[in-house]
Amino acid sequence: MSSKSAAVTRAYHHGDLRSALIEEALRLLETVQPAVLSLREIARNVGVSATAVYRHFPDKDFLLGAIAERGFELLAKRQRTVALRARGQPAIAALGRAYVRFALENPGLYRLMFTHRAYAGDSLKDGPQGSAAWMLREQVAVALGPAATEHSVAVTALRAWSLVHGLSMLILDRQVDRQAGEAMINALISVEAVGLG
Amino acid sequence: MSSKSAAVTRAYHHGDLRSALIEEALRLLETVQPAVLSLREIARNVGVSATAVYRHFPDKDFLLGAIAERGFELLAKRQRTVALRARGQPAIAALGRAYVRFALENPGLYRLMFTHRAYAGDSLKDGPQGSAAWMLREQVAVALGPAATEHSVAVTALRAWSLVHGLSMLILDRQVDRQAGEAMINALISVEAVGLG
DNA sequence: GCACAATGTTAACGATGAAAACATATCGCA
DNA sequence: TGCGATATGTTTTCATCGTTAACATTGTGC
Repeated sequence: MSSKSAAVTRAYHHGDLRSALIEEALRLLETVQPAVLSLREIARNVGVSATAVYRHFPDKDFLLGAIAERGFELLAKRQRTVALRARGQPAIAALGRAYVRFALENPGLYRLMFTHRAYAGDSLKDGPQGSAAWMLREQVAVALGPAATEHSVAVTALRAWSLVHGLSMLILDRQVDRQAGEAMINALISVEAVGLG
Repeated sequence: MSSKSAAVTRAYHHGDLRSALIEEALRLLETVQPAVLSLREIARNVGVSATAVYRHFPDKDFLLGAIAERGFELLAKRQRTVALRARGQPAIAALGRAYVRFALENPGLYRLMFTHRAYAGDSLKDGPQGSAAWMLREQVAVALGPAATEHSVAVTALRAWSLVHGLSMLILDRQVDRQAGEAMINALISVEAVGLG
């Protein structure tokens, strides 16, 4: 019918199936663990045949990779709003709290993010500007001051990330009681513990 | 044939299928991730029909749970030999190094252990005597001395566990370069960082 | 206006976890 | 010693899954 030229990436039949699949997967991950996330169900819910997925992703792993990437974008967005309100030491604590909160609020997605990394490389070193890892490293550098060596920045950033990632995973995996874990987060990421004492 | 009374848990047809399944699964996990560990393949390798598994486990999840339990036993055994050679502060550092080493040497098993916990409860609080979590807590208590509050012991133990678990997972998930991560472990779990400064 | 590339569909395959019905080996007990 | 109950294992079957192949349709560019 009428010639809708529409957006740049205006797709043919569906509109934008690729994005729709990712969005539906995110929705499913709110109530379901990645282990039982099925390609067929995602397609079904979007109203498309299962094999249509293969026009946009080589296989299921690539779809999961794209979902993970979207997850890291959402996390980075959250962290960005936090980092805008503080710098250095206080920012690191705030980032840590927000990080754990994100993980606990998005259990399925968070787990998927780390089992299906999109791109290769050491996130703390090669993470693109604006990523969560990049922001953490930046705030650590600020907190340690200009005299800090690159190595000490790397160590401190990795320590902070390990701390919050480990705590998040232990809670999600129910090795640690959720309430107890959440109650201790401030003490866990204390200034001295992260290495800024 | 001859009446072998044999061991206490002498099984009927196979000998001890339950253990055999778990052992074979551990073997498979040396080369394969839990996500693609199939009940049928385990049974096949043991030389038994797939449905025989259901005489020993209600479903696949219970089999995986038993494997995870075995993993925690192996980890505890390793930690025990470490804890025998030191006490308090030095023991904690040694336990941390051994912990990460175990995770990196048994990637499939380690991941499985945390996605298929066998029993419920907070490991640091309710972990049975002799478990890895229990030993960590004990050494933290020694290091902090008799004046330490229960809360400070809990916080310090959780911090230490989060640190090594987070580091292990980040390396296994290739968010952090393995060599870089391993090189920093001593600095990561420094006395001050764990909260013993 | 038409060839062609992009996008989607239906049908089929092999593998998986699980249930049901059936077979047999071992043990407890008379 | 013999026998019935029970524990253990097998075969068959089913729905679901990821994936491939062959075919259909839609929109784009010359």
